[in-house]
Amino acid sequence: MLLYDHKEIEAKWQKHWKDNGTFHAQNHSDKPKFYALDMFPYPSGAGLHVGHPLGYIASDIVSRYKRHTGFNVLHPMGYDSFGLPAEQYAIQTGQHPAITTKDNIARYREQMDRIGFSFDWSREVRTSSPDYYKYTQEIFILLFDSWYDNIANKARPISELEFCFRESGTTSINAATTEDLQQFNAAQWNAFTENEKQEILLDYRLTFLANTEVNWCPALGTVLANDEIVNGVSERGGHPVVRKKMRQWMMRISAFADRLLNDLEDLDWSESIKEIQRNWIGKSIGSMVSFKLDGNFPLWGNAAGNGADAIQKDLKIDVFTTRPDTIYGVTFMTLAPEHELVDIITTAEQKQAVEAYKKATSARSERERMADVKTISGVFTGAYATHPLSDEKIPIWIGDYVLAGYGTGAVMAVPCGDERDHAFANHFAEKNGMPEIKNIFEGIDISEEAYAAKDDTKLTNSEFLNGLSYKSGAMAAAIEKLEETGAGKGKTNYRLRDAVFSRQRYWGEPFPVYYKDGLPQMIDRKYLPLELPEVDEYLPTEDGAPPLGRAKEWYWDAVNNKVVANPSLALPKGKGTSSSSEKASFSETEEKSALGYFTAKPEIASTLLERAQEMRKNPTDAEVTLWKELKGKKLEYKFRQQHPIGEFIPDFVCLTRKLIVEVDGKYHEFQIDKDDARTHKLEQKLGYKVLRFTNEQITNSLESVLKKITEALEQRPNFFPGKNEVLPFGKDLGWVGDQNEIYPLELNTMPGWAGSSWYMFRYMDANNETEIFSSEAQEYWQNVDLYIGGSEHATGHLLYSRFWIKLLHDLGKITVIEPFQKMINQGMILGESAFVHKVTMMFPVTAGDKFRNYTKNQIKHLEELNDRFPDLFISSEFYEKNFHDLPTVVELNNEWSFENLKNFVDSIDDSLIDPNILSIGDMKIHSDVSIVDVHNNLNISEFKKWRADFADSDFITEQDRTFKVSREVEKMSKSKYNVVNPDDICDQYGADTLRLYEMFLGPLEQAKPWNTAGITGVYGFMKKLWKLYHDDNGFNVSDEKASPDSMKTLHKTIKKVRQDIEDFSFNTSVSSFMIAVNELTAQKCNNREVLEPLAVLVSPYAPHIAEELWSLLGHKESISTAAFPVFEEKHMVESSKTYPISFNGKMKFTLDLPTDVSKDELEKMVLENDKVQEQLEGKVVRKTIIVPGKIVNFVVG
RNA sequence: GCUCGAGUGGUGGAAUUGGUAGACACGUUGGACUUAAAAUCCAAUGGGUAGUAAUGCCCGUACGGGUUCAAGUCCCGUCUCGAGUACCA
Repeated sequence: MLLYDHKEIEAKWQKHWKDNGTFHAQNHSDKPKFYALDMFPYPSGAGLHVGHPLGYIASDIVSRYKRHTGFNVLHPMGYDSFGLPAEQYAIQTGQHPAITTKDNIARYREQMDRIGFSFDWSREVRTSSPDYYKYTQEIFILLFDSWYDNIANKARPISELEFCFRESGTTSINAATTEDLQQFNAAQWNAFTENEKQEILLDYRLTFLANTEVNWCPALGTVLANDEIVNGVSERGGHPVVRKKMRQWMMRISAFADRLLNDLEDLDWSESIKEIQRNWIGKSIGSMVSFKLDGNFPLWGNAAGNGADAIQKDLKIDVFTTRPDTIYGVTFMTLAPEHELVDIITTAEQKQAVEAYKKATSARSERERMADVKTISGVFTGAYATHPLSDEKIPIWIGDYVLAGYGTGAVMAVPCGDERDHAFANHFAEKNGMPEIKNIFEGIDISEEAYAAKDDTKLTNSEFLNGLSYKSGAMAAAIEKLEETGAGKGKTNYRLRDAVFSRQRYWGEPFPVYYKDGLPQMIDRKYLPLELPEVDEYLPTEDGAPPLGRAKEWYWDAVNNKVVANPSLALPKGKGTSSSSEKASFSETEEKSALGYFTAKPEIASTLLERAQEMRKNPTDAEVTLWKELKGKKLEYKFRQQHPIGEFIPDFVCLTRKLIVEVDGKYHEFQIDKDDARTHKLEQKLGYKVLRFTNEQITNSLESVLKKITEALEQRPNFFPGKNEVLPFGKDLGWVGDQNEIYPLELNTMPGWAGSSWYMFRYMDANNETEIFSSEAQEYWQNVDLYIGGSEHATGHLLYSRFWIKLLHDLGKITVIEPFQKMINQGMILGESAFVHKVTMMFPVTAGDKFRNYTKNQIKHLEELNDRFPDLFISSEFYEKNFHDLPTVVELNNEWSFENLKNFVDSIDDSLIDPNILSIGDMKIHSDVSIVDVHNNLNISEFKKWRADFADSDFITEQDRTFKVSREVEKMSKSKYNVVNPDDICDQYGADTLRLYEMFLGPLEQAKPWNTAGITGVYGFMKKLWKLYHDDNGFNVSDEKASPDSMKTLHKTIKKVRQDIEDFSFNTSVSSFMIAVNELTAQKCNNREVLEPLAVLVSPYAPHIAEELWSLLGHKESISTAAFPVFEEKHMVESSKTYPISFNGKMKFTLDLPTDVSKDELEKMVLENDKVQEQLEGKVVRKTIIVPGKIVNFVVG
């Protein structure tokens, strides 16, 4: 082969590597290990653009280099293949996400294969594969079966907690929990029922169910994590996000906050990522302080009206402060408007103002509150608290600068030491309830601003703290005193919140969870994976349940341990499970053969009946109203009042349609949790539909209530055809519950970060079918030595995976405490968008009031003209140069004869509009970069083909008939038509050139624009490299000894490239290759002594050409494990060095001077030089600086 | 606002950690080859200025100061851009 043919060479070696498994890593080896990993790609439908492989190329270079230097290298790749885009696509097209995902992965793989990565594909993983998510589910169970022991500072199995409870109750336990939980002793614990015990344990588990305020995105129909929201809208799609209370699985990451913070220290990560994580964790050290409230308060607050005789005594407000040393500076207190005590403590006089303020705050959206941090607002509640140390009366305010979600939602305001408190105090100075600011800093003027510095400033007016300062222990002294008096205690707060783990989505891991009596139960790990069921649509159900609610079979048979159909929709045939998923359609005979079915749970049936009769006697007004409309088949269906179902007594029920109607009284809001659990059970387990209405709805809009009931009745199937009457305890209505052991499965799925939080450990033993990975494999590979990826995962993936790995470590599954020892964050490759300039029409308007100067008819005509303005494009350079003073459409028409334009000008009704006021402007339109050449010339005919709507447009070109586009650097994306596909580059220039050029663009960590034009330089280098080994007759390498110059070039390059790879400075390596090849070409070097090591040197960067040259050099083995050349100093030794000779620091000329002489001799030689004498003529040498090997400098006067 | 990072030719970017600023490449200009284009090769290319020329001088690493024999590099201040964060008590 005479010429360099990248196509043939690259295809040949890619096949060779694949056929020989060249890059399969060994789990047993004497070699030292090296684990290089790229961040998990999500296989999107758009395929890879040239920006994606950047990091993969870098990690591949390091991996190949490490193999050359004797390491056993693990360099795997796989796919984070669960996720929203495939699901959104499924919703739109009905295409199953598994199919889309499979196709996308195939495309990714094809693209990656062309670039020649040394991935070990035998270890590929996909998060959406049941073989993989089986273990994600297993880890979820591990989290469920663990609690966090604050004393041992580690996660421990929940069984150990149960043991502690049995032995000594809560007395010796300090566990990470959401809030202060109920305390009990061993006897009490042992007396609890099994369900009660489980409910208690649920509060301790590392994954737990909680009713929390979540970020609900209605457009996506799901909950989002904090890091999935950017500026108040969803990261994907930019949809609005609202706060909503939902029952969700949570992950107790907060328990690990301190370790996640401390362990950052030893990680070799960029300072900026560490800083982002530190801020996100947000540790603050301080103390809790309780302020007692002055007076007694009615039980439900003044607002409730009745029940006035019930009072609460000894109320207190807890605050968190980082400056307990400023406790004597407390001037007032501020509560978040949402604080639970606000209604209770507000005095009658202030009630109106407080209500109004609360209303105003809640009306403001999160975004508004975020955007507007300058406005100070708040209201005095009229109430006072007592200072815990000085017993002074402290007025209590509410203000929205206090966040309900952080700390306790209340602050002790110290205006002299906190800027926000200071601003608040001044804003309301001299108003009712705002005392004068207390100053506790000696010698500090706080009239203008607060003094927030934590320094040696002494405290004053602070009793026992007088004379102390922040630095000299005031903080510790204050906490000690607070603890002594019981008014507070030292505490550390974190900004990091527990992570919401439930997603109301289809395309994610199913939870291995079913619900029994409303309590979550884990499926035994030996029955995993719990596979994702098929659904008819990827949307929520009509009732708003997640898509899994549509699955025909999504119940857990706890006897046979398998997924089965909804029992309430199936005909139960005696004891045991139902296999039919048909909807119920009883025949007379079948009905009779059904055994022992009840509407109420048999064991408590009689008790329930008694209670029900009792309740029927005391209905509420709303119940009476509704019953009037339901009784006696007024809606065509028989309803029963207070009829026991299962273990509950619903207000109304239609048994044949299994429809329950509940009226929510005023207590509903205090027991939402319980009511929700009850609804859940009735619907999921017993197959009823529950409708809930409030008292107000029934009294105020009975019509619509009845309409909803009627609609629901009609939608429900008839569960008992031919029967309108069902006895409470007859044998004719099915009681399917515990006897069958069939329970509803969790309908939510796991979030995207579940599978990606532990994948780096699966690669160590990816094909293990019996366990997550073998401990031998993990002990050998330890953790990731080099992790390369973008920095956008700083608060998501990179934090969550650290959390999960710490958990697995605590439970003894993993020997390391961190997943990624070193990380490099590659910068984004940006696209160079191309814009064509389109001529637009402009007319003079006054600012702000667009059409004020025109009549109605004129405006109409203008708008019409604007719509009709012909499509006319103008070359950007021409526009820049000649259109500074924007011409009018008339002038334009005079200069250019375009028919469309002429017709347009002729059509202007000059009785309405003077054509001479219409000037032109320009508008930029994205053009596809593939139809623009390197000189920014647009291919006009291609453009017309691409944009058929502009097929008849006219183009104003440059004088040389070219049409220029303008360029702008933007993010590379499909919508900006600036995507460059690596396949095209591989076709034209080859993978080796692509790899080298991506590295050559600049430092890995820096963002930089892609410019395809520049690639010719690298391609030229490849051809020159090839030529070194060839002459006109083909391959020609000589075995003769190389010249010292060539040896010097080689060793200079060896030294540089070795150092560069260690420093991840790949761009400079490529430069030094170019320099080496340029020099060797000039030296006409073709010696094996130089060219053989050179091939190995370039092999990590350009592996295909290196393999080809290596085999041409006569080697049979792949170059991939050839020893990397070693730098030898002896080739660098020189007899002379070119010294810069400078005067007063300014370099004037250079001199070649010997290197083996002393400093004094050097000075002598320099001074003897004519040029030096010339410069020194008539001047006094004040000082001579000679640094051997570096520089000579004369200080002259 | 706060925190972190960065400002070097027309462009991407080098500069051994205080020692010849602009390596390497793109682009541009001129030339060779060619009927022509492409490809390839050669030369010039920070700005200004003097000279027919060889060559020389001045200014130059965002801006203003400083330390030093010597500063893109270290220190102080200012500006601009990028990233993170958003009242965290």
